[in-house]
Amino acid sequence: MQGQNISDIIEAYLKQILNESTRVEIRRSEVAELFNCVPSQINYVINTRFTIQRGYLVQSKRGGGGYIRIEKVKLLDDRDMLDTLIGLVGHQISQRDTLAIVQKLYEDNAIERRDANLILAATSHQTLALNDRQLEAELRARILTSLLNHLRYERE
Amino acid sequence: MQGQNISDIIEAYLKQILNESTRVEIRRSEVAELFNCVPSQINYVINTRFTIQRGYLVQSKRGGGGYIRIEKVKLLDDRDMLDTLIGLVGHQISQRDTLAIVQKLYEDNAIERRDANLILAATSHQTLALNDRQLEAELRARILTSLLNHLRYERE
DNA sequence: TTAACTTTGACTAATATTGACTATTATTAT
DNA sequence: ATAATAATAGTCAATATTAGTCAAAGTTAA
Repeated sequence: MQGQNISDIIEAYLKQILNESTRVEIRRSEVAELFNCVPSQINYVINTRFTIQRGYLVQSKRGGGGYIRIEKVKLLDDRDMLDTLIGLVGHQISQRDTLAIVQKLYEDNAIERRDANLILAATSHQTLALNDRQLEAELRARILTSLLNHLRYERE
Repeated sequence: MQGQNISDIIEAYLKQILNESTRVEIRRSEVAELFNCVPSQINYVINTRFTIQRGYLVQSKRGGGGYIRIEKVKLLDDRDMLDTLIGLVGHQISQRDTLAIVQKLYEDNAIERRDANLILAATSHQTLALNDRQLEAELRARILTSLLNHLRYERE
């Protein structure tokens, strides 16, 4: 809220635009120049202030005509539960525990049967097929966390 | 979506024509002149935006009266659509091609928006977060293949 | 004083643009 | 017919134009 540092100022600038339209599209270097900072500071602001937990979706493209686009999305009611579950997942998780979490989501009507099956298919031992047990559990955790994060908000 | 670079503009131009007829036939040099770019840029646009993964067939002929013809095809009409796609995936696939395939599935009503987003989340570079580029592409292929196979019996 | 947060910049990655050179097909001249 | 020439499109690598990552250094607040 305060305008004490550049990151806060840039954050306020972007949010002010987002007050009027649901999305803002910028050229990173232009905004950096506008606020007299290095381009990577824009990434810092986005990574710390425009996260999915706060209801922002960010997309970007490099190369000529590149951009960074920030979109405000509507968060769903289940997000506290999702936070809890993401905490449970941690940085690694077994297939067995994954099944438990997915079943819980299904029972709570957070996802449909179809989604549940997709998630289980994507995270199964057979699919991941890594030799390294540890790596597999970590990867499963990342995939599951990412999927849970996507359940947070509603698409138009 | 973007109108920032020439490639996007040319893409939009061609797709607008394809909205009205199922195929478009151009003379490369004419389109290049129309958009004030070098002829090989047309090839770049076609190679990056009108791939088979996205549901486009491209044919061309050189010499006098030469042309480039782009045709929009429906994968759903293909009896073995899933097999075709799985073949395209192969044993490794980039995030870019994954996006193309998933978008095509969505366009052709093979999957819903929600499923599309889940699949993309599960296979993104950020989610997989492996150091090994090769391993990442292989893993992405396995996950995508697994999901595609899932559509097979999830379907009816 | 220390832990968290911010700022910076060197290096990396992705995407787009350009043009020289090559390949193919059609047309014309012999 | 055949060879030369013209009229196309294709390939590829160099360069340009963006954004991303990461860790070191600086700043602030508890």
